[in-house]
Amino acid sequence: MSTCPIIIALDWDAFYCSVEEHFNPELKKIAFAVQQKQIICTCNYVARAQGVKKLQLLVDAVKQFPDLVIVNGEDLSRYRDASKELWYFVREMVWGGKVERLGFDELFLDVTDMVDFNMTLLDNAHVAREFTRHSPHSVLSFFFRTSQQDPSMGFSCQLPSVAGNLATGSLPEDFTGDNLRLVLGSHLCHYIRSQILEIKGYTSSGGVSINKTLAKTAGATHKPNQQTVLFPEFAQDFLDRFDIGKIPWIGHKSKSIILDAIYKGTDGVNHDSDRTRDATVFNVRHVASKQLFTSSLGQSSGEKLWDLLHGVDSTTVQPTPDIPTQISIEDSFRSLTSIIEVQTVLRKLSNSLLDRMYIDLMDSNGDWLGHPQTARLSTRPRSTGYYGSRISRSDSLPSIVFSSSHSRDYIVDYLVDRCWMPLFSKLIGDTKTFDLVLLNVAVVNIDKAPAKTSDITSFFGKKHLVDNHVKDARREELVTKSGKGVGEHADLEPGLELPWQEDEDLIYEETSYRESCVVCGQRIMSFALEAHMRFHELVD
DNA sequence: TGAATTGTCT
DNA sequence: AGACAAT
Repeated sequence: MSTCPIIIALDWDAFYCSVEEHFNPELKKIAFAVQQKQIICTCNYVARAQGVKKLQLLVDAVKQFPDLVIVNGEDLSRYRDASKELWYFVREMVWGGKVERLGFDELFLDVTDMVDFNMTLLDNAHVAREFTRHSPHSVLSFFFRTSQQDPSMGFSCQLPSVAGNLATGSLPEDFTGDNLRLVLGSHLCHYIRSQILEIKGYTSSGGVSINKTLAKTAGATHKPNQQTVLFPEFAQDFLDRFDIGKIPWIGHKSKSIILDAIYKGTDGVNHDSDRTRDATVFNVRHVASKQLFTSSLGQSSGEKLWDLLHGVDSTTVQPTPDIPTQISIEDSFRSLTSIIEVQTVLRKLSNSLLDRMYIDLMDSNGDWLGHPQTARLSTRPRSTGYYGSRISRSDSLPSIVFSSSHSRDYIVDYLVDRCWMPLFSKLIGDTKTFDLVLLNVAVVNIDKAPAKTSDITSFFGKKHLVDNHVKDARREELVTKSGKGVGEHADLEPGLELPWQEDEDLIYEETSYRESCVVCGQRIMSFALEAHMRFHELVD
């Protein structure tokens, strides 16, 4: 009996545009594009039908398409919220919550358990082995169960018919074993996509196969609002037609290294022009070797990419955790040369970063779900190095960001002066002269806060830590006054609550910093109110 | 070309 | 820790 995974890859169609259409349905009928700085990063399918391309310069696009409507998409919060909402929705449908998010618009679902549970139902009906292409009339109406507990939950489908498109257009000879499991997977994929459309109003494209790469590659072949199944026996044929750069995880860098390794002679000189380099998977597989891959890309990457070209991908679906592993905010500009400008930008970025931390790392009670340990500052110098090159420096994150007893402005000033600016000095070095096009601030190494418990015994068990907590908070202020460097303070103990504290300041804050939510009446820390209201908008 | 996140490699 | 590569 086979145990290979059944993987579904989902991809929201023209995601940023779909979100914009969700909030402004008028847009559905017209050609429009989403702008970020001087480019349009994506456009809806109406616009694509007219020839508008993704990642076009804005000026070029409006010159060529004067009627194209432009929507600004530099604020990602609505896209982030929608992405999260769709992810949560899908996760509810997948047993074990085995859903991995890739960027804002892609999901990988491991539906192996769901498929195999339904396979046992099929076996019990003594029909599984009856399905062959040569007995097309033995069609079975099957109820696919989507819940182990409730037998009435699920959907009907016809077996062994396949839902959606066939990669390569090929239908297997027999529908037993893994092929039948994929057929079930195709119906599940169709069901999930229809639920997303019905309940959430978003169209998606899906791919179904036996690993993440094959599922994703298959799903990319029929868009929008379609799905594609790839049976393993056709995987190599399917992949062979692609340019290697179209295979997921092979970007332009890896592609260039591979082609260089193939087409450069022993003298190290490239004898072929770019145009004559055959970059199809088929050609590369036959001209190169695993040896050539590992020697040019390194042992690990070489092996991995070589396997990919042969449809082999053993990476598993890693369920995306509820709290992010990092939060970063950035802004870009033509040129940034003075310290005062840098400080202004950093103040703005710090405010946005704190907003994000309250939204993503705090629950509706104002309790922290996770504690970042590290602050990282990144920049991109202008016209030095190659495109996209960034440099960064990091240091421990001042725990004052978790404090509810300081004003927002105080925390921001503290961050800029004692965290970002020292890191900035570290970044630019001794030269003291700089010209930047980008600043990025991030909090990383986010530790999950221990689950909150009302158990009184845990209070006594942790009281000694609480004392340190308070001491550290005081030391924080001393450090501020004495002008000692950052990184010397001890971090706060994560996740500890102080509802019992007798400290007068803290009692004062407890009562003065909470406001009643107009929706649910809960007492919310004032600075968490914004996040709390977003929560209501999302859930209600 | 954009804003942001994640993972790998050294 | 930081650069680099991927989406």
